[in-house]
Amino acid sequence: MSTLEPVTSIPQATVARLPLYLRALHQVAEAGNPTVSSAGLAAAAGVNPAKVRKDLSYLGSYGMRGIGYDVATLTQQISASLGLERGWGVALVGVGRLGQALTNYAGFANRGFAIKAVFDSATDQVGTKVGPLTVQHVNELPQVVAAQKIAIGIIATPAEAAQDVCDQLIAAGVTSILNFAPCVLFVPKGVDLRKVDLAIELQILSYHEHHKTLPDRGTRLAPRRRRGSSVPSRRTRAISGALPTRTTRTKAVDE
Amino acid sequence: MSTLEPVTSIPQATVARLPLYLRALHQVAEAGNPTVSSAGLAAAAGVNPAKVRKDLSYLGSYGMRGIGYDVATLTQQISASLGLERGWGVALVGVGRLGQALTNYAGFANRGFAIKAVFDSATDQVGTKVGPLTVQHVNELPQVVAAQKIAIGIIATPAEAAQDVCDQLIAAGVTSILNFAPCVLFVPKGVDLRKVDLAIELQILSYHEHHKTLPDRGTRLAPRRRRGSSVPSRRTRAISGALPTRTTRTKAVDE
DNA sequence: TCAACTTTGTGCATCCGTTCACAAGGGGCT
DNA sequence: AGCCCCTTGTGAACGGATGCACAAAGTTGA
Ligand SMILES: NC(=O)c1ccc[n+]([C@@H]2O[C@H](COP(=O)([O-])OP(=O)(O)OC[C@H]3O[C@@H](n4cnc5c(N)ncnc54)[C@H](O)[C@@H]3O)[C@@H](O)[C@H]2O)c1
Ligand SMILES: NC(=O)c1ccc[n+]([C@@H]2O[C@H](COP(=O)([O-])OP(=O)(O)OC[C@H]3O[C@@H](n4cnc5c(N)ncnc54)[C@H](O)[C@@H]3O)[C@@H](O)[C@H]2O)c1
Repeated sequence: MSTLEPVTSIPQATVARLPLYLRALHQVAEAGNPTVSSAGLAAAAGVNPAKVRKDLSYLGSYGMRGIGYDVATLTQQISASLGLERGWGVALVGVGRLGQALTNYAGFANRGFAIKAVFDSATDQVGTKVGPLTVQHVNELPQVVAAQKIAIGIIATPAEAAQDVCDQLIAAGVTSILNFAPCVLFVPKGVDLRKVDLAIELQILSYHEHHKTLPDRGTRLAPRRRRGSSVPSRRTRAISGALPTRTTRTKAVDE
Repeated sequence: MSTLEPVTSIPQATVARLPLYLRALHQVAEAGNPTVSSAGLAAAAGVNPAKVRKDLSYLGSYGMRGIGYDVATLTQQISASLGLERGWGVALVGVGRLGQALTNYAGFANRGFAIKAVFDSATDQVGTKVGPLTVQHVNELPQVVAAQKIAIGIIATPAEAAQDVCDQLIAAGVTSILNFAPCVLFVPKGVDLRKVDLAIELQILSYHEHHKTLPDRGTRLAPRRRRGSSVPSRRTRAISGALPTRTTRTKAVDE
């Protein structure tokens, strides 16, 4: 109730980790623990304990010294901060192989994202059902999206159509877009755009793979020893951040 | 001669952008331009021109002052740096909806990634065909992956199975993994791990969406003033496709 | 009540990435 | 040849993110 949280703009890197903590919290809750320490959360989320504490401090959430964080409270606070307490309607454009997989994916609804409408331009797609939804022609997009006040759009069309679809979504009132097409999109200010580009991910892996096999001439890479406080062991948890394009760490240590 | 490029460890952020430049270069080449300036590449890749130059300077690739970069040469250099000149074999585990979409995706083969084997544990999946490939039982994974010297693995199983599958892939010799399961994976040193988590992407969008509707107290969203040299910037992140040099036909939504 | 112990919250040093700004290099036109 | 103008390559300033170390705060148990 009006906890009056300090909405003082949370750092991007922190925002990208909050969903991670949320997932870790669910694991902890399922394990039956009522509270969890920053070290515990860190282990479950694969990050540094200090980072967890600093991140959580931005939320203004108070842990209990000597105890840790109350799982239920923290879950609720992070959810509130991410805006997950209300549900979000989502429109998906491009019901190809990927679009169908996404539409059927339960992991979205779990977190309050409901795909409300799916569109395609192929006439043989229009009218077919994907899960509970009927594919609508992309011409309907403006009306449907505007009428349902859908704020989030997913683009799963070929790259050539992506900018056009993007513009249409925005014109219809969408202000956040997740793009799967391998192309650069331009959006006006006020619209958030994130992209998922699998080919790029593989190419980044290729880079590291390539340089593993090389004699590594010249590369110096000091054997940076880091003391893993309470984090798992020989295994480096590599999270790839989310933001811009974070990455795993290099051979030496983890991020 | 031999180019003798300074392999002095390219920054992570740069590595993540190289595939972007590569894509931009293909667009430029298709447009028929033999050379491109950093500003031109920047526009096509949706980044800052200075960043492009600095990134490329790590490759030791030499542009021509007054002219720009030779498209063919630069393409070749970036490809070499990313290790894309040779092909990479890929093994995919979990032939569900997402796994099938990925297996059929042409965008991978385009860049030299060939899915060589796909595995599943469901007996009714095993033996079925996905594109040209026959789904094999995950029990076969160790032999097949080792025999074919597959270095890259893709995990598209449910989260519960992911760590187990991950361990098996690594035991079989895989040293780079792309994980789609929504969970944290631990890998030993020397193995690179990247993850793609769509639910997290949506939650990040949710955060921004949520805070758009808020009064935005205190939030600084600074009106970052910046003089655009010759880039069509003034758009958030963007990019896209575009033709070679400016003149994009994208509706110019300036700030 | 008090001491020992646990864990948070954060100041601080450091590192990495971004961007500006500018000197130096090079091409082409006259 | 010489001048002009374009573009690269990079030094340097800056800002954000990371992780350590430690004081403060609270718990537990006697
Ligand atoms: N399939 C994958 O695993 C995968 C992986 C990475 C990236 N991608 C990218 O995701 C996008 C979709 O991939 P896919 O494999 O599903 O392709 P697909 O060809 O199977 O599906 C694309 C769908 O978009 C529809 N479409 C085309 N133009 C449209 C328009 N203007 N408006 C509305 N719908 C339109 C088509 O009718 C088709 O149904 C592509 O950009 C692809 O590069 C796919
Ligand atoms: N479908 C999507 O759009 C989507 C989006 C984001 C994330 N994901 C994630 O990707 C993963 C796959 O999603 P999906 O929708 O394809 O699920 P799915 O249930 O359709 O497919 C999972 C497949 O993995 C197989 N499998 C299970 N255990 C296995 C094991 N131990 N070894 C080998 N194979 C095994 C199953 O038999 C099944 O075929 C999930 O972790 C999901 O959370 C999917």
